[in-house]
Amino acid sequence: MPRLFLIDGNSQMYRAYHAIRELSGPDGKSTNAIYGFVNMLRKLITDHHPDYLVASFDLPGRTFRDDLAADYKANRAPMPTDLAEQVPLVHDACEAMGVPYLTVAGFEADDVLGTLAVKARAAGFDVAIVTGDKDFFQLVTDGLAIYNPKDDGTWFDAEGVLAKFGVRPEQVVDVLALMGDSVDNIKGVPGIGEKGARALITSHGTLDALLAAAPGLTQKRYRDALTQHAEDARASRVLATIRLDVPVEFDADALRYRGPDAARCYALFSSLGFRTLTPEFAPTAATSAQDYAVVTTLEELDAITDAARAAGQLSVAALAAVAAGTSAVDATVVGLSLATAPHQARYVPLTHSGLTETPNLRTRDVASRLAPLFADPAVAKIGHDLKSTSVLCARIGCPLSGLDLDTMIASYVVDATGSSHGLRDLALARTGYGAVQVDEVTGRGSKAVSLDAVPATSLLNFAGERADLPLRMADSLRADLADPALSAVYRDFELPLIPILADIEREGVGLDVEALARLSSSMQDDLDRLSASIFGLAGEEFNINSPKQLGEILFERLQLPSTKKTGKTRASSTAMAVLEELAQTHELPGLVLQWRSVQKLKGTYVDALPLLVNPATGRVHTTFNQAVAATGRLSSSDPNLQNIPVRTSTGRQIRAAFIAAPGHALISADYSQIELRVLAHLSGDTALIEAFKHGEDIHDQTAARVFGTDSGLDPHELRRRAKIINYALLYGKTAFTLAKDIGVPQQAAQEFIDAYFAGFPAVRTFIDQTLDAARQSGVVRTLTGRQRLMPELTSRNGQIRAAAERETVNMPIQGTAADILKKAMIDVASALASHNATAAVPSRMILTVHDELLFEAPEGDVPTMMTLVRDTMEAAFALAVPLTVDVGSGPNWDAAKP
DNA sequence: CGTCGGTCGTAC
DNA sequence: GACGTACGACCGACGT
Repeated sequence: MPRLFLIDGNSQMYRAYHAIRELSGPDGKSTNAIYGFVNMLRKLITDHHPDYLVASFDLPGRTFRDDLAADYKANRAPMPTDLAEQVPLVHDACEAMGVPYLTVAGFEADDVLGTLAVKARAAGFDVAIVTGDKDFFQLVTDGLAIYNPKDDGTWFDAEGVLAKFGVRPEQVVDVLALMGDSVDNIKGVPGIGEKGARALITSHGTLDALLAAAPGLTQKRYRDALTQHAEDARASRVLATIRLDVPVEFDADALRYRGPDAARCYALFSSLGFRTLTPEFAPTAATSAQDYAVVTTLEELDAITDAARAAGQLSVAALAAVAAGTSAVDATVVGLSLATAPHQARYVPLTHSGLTETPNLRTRDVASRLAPLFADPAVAKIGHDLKSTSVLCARIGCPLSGLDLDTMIASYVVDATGSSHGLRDLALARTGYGAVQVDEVTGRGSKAVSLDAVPATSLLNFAGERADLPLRMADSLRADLADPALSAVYRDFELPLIPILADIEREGVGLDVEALARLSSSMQDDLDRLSASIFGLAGEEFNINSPKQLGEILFERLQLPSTKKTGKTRASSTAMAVLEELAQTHELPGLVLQWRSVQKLKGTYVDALPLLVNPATGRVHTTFNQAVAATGRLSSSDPNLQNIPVRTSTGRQIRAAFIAAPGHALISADYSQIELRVLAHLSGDTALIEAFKHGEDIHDQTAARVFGTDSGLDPHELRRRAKIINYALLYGKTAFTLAKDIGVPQQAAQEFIDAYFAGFPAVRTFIDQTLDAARQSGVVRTLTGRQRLMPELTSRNGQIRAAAERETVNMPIQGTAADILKKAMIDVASALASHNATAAVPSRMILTVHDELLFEAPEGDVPTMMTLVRDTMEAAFALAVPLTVDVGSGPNWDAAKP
């Protein structure tokens, strides 16, 4: 039997509106009801594959019920404005999704659906009414069920109605007539609520029978109410009864579900900013015309070279793959994708495995044909993530020069906080094209294969897009980069940094694997000893690494006091601060802290780092991400070399495992207090500037201004506190957390903060002006003009707004420091190139850690290099205060720390 | 068995 | 509720 789904549009729209948090589209208008409604439709369609489908909505204005009762729905609050605005778009979404909708003047959606339900049943349809409204229970009968899509969906047949509502479907209106509905202002009978109504109808069968029996009822309360309000009950029943005679045609063919109108869905959802829904309906390789082909002869490469020279541009993407049984560190180049104009691309297969209809070209032959083109700075190189392309191209002996447009980096400069700078997301946002995802080519999860196992023809669309899409997006991104400040950030900082970072990644850093192995085994001994003691004290073995299990031991078995709950799950926190507190009263928490610390360092660094040593080079090659941090900082991963421990002695042993090559030394150069110097410059605070100009200790200066010069306290303790206060300011720390950190009452912490601002008044002004300007413009900038969008400064949620304010104050400071370091890297790289031109053995930059650069130099060149690095870094940027660089050298990273 | 949110802890 | 920017290990709930 064909099944018809009748959707109660109004109840579902209201439900979506209330169930989905505040959402807004690009124009700032609310979209939550539309989003929730569309998702309901999609789920309904995927879960139940309806043959026929229609939605009905109420129309504004009077209905027959208003004529029956003057005060019908008088208590109902008017539809919220931001929901009312969404109604026409919900209708649009229905049509776009292929769901017809109906409205009939003078009737509510309930009546339209009731009438259609009856007609459809008569025509031999199985009918489901999609609603969360109990009033519809009255319609349930054989072949007509209610479906509530909430959660995983619930079906109600006659039995379900009885179970849920307590009476049979045909008794539902009678119950409603007695109990009334305060929202719709249906009176019902005073004194009879849901329970009473259900009991009375159950015992008397129908409302008419009940009213007839009313004078003889034993309970005075019900007898009086029913005899006095019989007419109200009958009138309420009419109001509660869903009409089945609405003048509406049942045209089955018009209601047949034919699937969504992809183009219309795409247009609508992208205009509403539905980022997860848009891709499903975007045009793809399958639906749009493009000229992609696999290159099968070397001669075809020459044609591409000619086209690139003629066009003055070449978009390049290198596909990398991890062959089976090897690790990520020795990925190979599977093929190259090349494009010289939008909508066309050529794919050069290099190392596909197995037999395919398109044979590989020899990497060496391809490299020698392409190398002059790749190296030619006159041919503008375009691509998405040109750093990884550069690394891979260099690996096959075909280095890239003339980098021009990196769409990933351009997108980051335009909006660093943008959700994703991945090629697929960016192409979708910029061109509306839905690119192939890598797992559509390789498969997902455990069944995934390496790219080299996929025949070239099967990944042609994927590969072609990697080179084609950057060209298709070029105009749009260049237009956004036309802003002079942004174009300067892109041109003067980010673009020149790409080859420098590529070189650092390729160079890698030496690791003393044997030293780490020894360290690992001694740490394992420590862990064994600690866990034995912990289990002894606990009286049982458990997983110390599990906050849940540890919580049970601490707070249930040992009955220690739980002082703090975790954010989301409201579990008892076992965080470091809590355990430190508990360590005062019990031995176990302190041992857990030691265990955690050893376990952390061992698991994250000592055991993990050796696995990332590249067998081909014997060194670790991190990946720098140039398009992640909202402030303009770089980040590092696989491994993250920017959070190698430094504080503890074990931490320093780990650092000592980063070693110089034979005959070389490491040189570490770090900016002294760069963020505080940036703050001094940005705020123009005279006291801060003078202190830095005279080379005074900034924390001592702060201590003098905050605590006075005659507090009588230990100067070391004062300096420690002042240092915390200085950094607290950069992060927008509150008195609450400052008090915890320096171990004073909150009141005292607040006084320190006040004293700080009294001592450095321009800092207060700087913070206020930064916030004001950002609230005005929605954007906060670093000294170089790098920007971060700050839409949440106007959030109605106080917590979100406060967080945005802290981010706003921090961004220019952290971001300017990041800009300075980037500039320093560019300047040092160029000084290094000159130095290396006359050096027998080159020196290299091998790492960057926010305020530090690490170099590897031949031992004989160390003094020269130290001077070169310090001078270049100190001169990289002119602020109102001097930039000071501390330089040290040694056989390993720990020893090189100044 | 894989994914993902939550929690914790390292760096600057 | 309470400190900005990252990455990643581990657990455990949840879905396939």
